[in-house]
Amino acid sequence: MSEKPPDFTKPYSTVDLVIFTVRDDALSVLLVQRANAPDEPYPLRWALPGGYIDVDRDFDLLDCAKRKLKEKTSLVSPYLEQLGSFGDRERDPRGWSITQVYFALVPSSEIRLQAGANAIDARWFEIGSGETKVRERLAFDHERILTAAIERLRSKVEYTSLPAYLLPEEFTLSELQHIFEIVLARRLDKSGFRTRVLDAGLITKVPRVRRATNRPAQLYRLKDRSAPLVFPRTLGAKN
Amino acid sequence: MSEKPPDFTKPYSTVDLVIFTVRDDALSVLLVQRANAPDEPYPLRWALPGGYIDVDRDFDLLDCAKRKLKEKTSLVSPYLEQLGSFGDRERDPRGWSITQVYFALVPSSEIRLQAGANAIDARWFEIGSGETKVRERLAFDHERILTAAIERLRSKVEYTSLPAYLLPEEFTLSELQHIFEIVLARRLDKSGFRTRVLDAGLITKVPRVRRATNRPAQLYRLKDRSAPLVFPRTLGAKN
DNA sequence: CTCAATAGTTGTAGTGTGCAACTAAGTAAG
DNA sequence: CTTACTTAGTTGCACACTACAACTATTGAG
Repeated sequence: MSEKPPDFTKPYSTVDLVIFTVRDDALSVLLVQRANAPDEPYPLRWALPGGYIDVDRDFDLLDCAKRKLKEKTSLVSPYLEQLGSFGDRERDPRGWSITQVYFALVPSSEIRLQAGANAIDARWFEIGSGETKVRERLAFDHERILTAAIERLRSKVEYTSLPAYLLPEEFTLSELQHIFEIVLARRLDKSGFRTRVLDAGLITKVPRVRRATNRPAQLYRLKDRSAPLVFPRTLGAKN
Repeated sequence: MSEKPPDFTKPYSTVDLVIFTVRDDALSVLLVQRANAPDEPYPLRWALPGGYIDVDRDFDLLDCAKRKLKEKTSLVSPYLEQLGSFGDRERDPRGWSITQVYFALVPSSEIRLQAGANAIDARWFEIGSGETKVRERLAFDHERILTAAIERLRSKVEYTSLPAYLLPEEFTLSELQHIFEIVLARRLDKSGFRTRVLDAGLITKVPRVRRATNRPAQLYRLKDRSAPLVFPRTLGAKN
């Protein structure tokens, strides 16, 4: 590991979050507006929520990410996974810095936004169905990070049941399929979707139905809300 | 991003490498033995090669990883991808530290090992076909990191042509299949493997054959030695 | 009672895979 | 020169899975 003494110049380390949800049938990401302080870089620009690691409070990186997620959304245990780290000399004008990026999936129904310490506002931004396309110019290298996160989300959705975390705990198969279609930005075949999802054994029936002005729909929930949720093969094509 | 001033206590940041190769039909990983210095943690223990980020020399994380790879193996451009970061309060006795881990695939034929600054020896260790099973107790949390790297490698091999990077630039389909079988620790079907690999269009013929004491074999090479190399679906089962 | 709407199932053609046998092309030995 | 051996590469078939489309089921509204 070491080849220089530990008192060698250290880069700054932050943890940032890409928090996804689906609102009004659109995949959206949470951004915060940076403060207008004189010594803060990128004042008033929109950025991914995040901040410095608190070596006293945070035991590890995931801890730190959880803390920041809770600060922003008051949510405790949705899906949270490491996306990767981005570090170079220029991304922060204050010097060599590294950000550890985590990405989270939250159900839109259960969140109340809170702006953080250095942020003056927090808002959901829709992601253009085709590409990245948050219309704002983001602070730091967050544009690039967001693009990577979207790419990762889309590719994982092909072979996992991740989008279930974007729904409340109980959901119908139609709702699940709808969320998949939103994230993937393409239609899926109904019968294929159902057999695939059910055969994978990731969800189970709950003894309840969702009633509307038509045939009631069976409700399901994730079997294990903390498992990786991989199913074999990929998803099918358009309907 | 920020919520504490930039002069807030920073964690140590290092970059470590998991360098894989295949030697004598066994997947192997490069480890270095730590120096026996009084102020160095884990003296004489085996560890993943790596070290501190040099904020003056390294422009970004990948740069830093490339530099360290070159120092250890004198190789310049094989496969190098980010595995993830591991950071907590206890992994290094000197304090809160984060390591950015990259993993590399190199052809065993083209390497000459070099021990680094803080290492007194560098050696290849075979990975037990089933599990992790490098018999040594590794320094820091490197055991855990290595396990994660092996898992990532195996899972990516199911749907990418990554193992091609473990071979020299030109190879036969039989050699490629053999390398796949070593990494996956299971047999593959010949005809299925061939159609899959060729249909994916990731490799092209070179107008040469490999001659031995039997039927000569067509040589191939990767079409784009820097591309991600994903092919659809997963690999088949045993032969 | 009928209609509209969504839930959920069934049927079929085509494609991909697993498995195994087969052919091809060279070397080496007698 | 011929035969045997070895590895390269192909072919064929049964089976499973998928895409696509049509069908049935169950409710509320009017």
